[in-house]
Amino acid sequence: MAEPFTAPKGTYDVLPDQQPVRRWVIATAESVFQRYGYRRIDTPTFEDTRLFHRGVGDSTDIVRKEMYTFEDLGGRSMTLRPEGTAPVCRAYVEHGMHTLPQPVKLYYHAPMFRYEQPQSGRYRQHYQLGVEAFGSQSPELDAEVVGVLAALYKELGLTGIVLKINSMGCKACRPGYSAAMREYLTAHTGEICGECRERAQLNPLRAFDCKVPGCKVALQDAPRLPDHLCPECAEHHARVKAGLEAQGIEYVEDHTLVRGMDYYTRTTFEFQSSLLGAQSGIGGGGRYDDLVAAIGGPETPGVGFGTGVERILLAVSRSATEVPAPPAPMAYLVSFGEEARGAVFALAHEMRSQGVPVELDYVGRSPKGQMKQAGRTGARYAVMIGEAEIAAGTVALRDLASGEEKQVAPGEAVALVRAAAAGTPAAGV
RNA sequence: GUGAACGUAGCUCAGUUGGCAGAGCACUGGGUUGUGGCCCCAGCGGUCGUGGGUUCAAGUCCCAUCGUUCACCCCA
Repeated sequence: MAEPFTAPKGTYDVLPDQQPVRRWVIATAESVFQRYGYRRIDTPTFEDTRLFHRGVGDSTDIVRKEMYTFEDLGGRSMTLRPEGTAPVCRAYVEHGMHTLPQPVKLYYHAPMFRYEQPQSGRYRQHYQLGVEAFGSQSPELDAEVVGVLAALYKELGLTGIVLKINSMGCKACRPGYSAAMREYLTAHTGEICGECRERAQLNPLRAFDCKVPGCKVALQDAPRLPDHLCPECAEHHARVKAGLEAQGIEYVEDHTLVRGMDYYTRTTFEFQSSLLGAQSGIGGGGRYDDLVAAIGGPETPGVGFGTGVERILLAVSRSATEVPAPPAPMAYLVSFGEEARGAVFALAHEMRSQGVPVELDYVGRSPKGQMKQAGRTGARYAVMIGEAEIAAGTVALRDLASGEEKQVAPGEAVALVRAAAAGTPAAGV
């Protein structure tokens, strides 16, 4: 028994009815990004696997157990992009963008792939909108990047959003902190879970992510990152906060905010929404001053964020946001009787050639059925042709809202419908 | 990878202590030989996720499996 095919686990189809909201979210994002001076970049859906090992980091969950990795027919190991930053960095280096005036500000909208167990707001193929700004260490740029994302959420009408920020330090001060954490975790090894014992060796900062109650208690007196920042990082962090305040952006400092990628330095941040359920993170990012060099490029600082389209959509659907209506044809062309079908088909071609969206019947519906379909499509007019119209050389033009109907010459009907179409703001975001 | 709940028509769901598979919506036609929305009538549509088992008899009970959902891990 052949079972019907279904979309692969953790993936989904975006059906026509779902397109308008989605298009609206993406269009809004692009408009905001461009207003802040970011320009779009598209990178391949898959990359050399080594890019992610080096860029994202071997100790991350993403690299250790979530990548869609395959060997191509040439024996190369390729990986479906699990995140957006490393590929954009690769493109920055590959195309010599360090020779351009800095900073170079880029944005993207692309699918990401992670082999995870799906749940609310989490998919194996999900879409992210993101920005990356290269070539400046200025804390104002950190503040701007956060500001871009805040502006996007605001423009989408999202409510119940909180911003958390932290500083991860830099290669001067973080190693000292990591060592202190490792020492602390080792000293408390009896109180923490097995996974945290493993983290103590691999990436001690991640212990802060642990949800086990015992670990939370054990970590209460753990060394705090903010106390270990070098003077430069502390100064940077203070200026980032000042930059947020200058934009009127509220935030809470969270010294336990450790994000999943190894590349972060100094600023990290995450927006969380109360509308989302367990996966409350809606977008986040931070600074990555060592990443470009780590993948073989020139020493280049960077800062950026990624935000999940599905999670935005979920939040939008649960908030009171007004979403634009889907497009409707201007006119539905109805044929009464077989001999009128040819005339209707020709008229449809004529109207479409003139830029007017029209629809007609293709399945031999009854006159009543065609009218019913006309109403269903949301068309403004029905243009009807039958024996009488063919004989008189006219068409019947019916306003479907008012029910008003008149006989006019075909050319006049085209002109009237066309004028109505021109008067309507371009439907279909 | 782990845990729990749930899989019946395109969609949302009902289906009693095991006893002939149902409703609403949607779709098509008719009521109006050429006129939509409301109404009425009819029709179309399901090997009950899949595979085993128990039973005279399984949508219903048992086992397995796949899928979905939610949660853990982690992330967007």
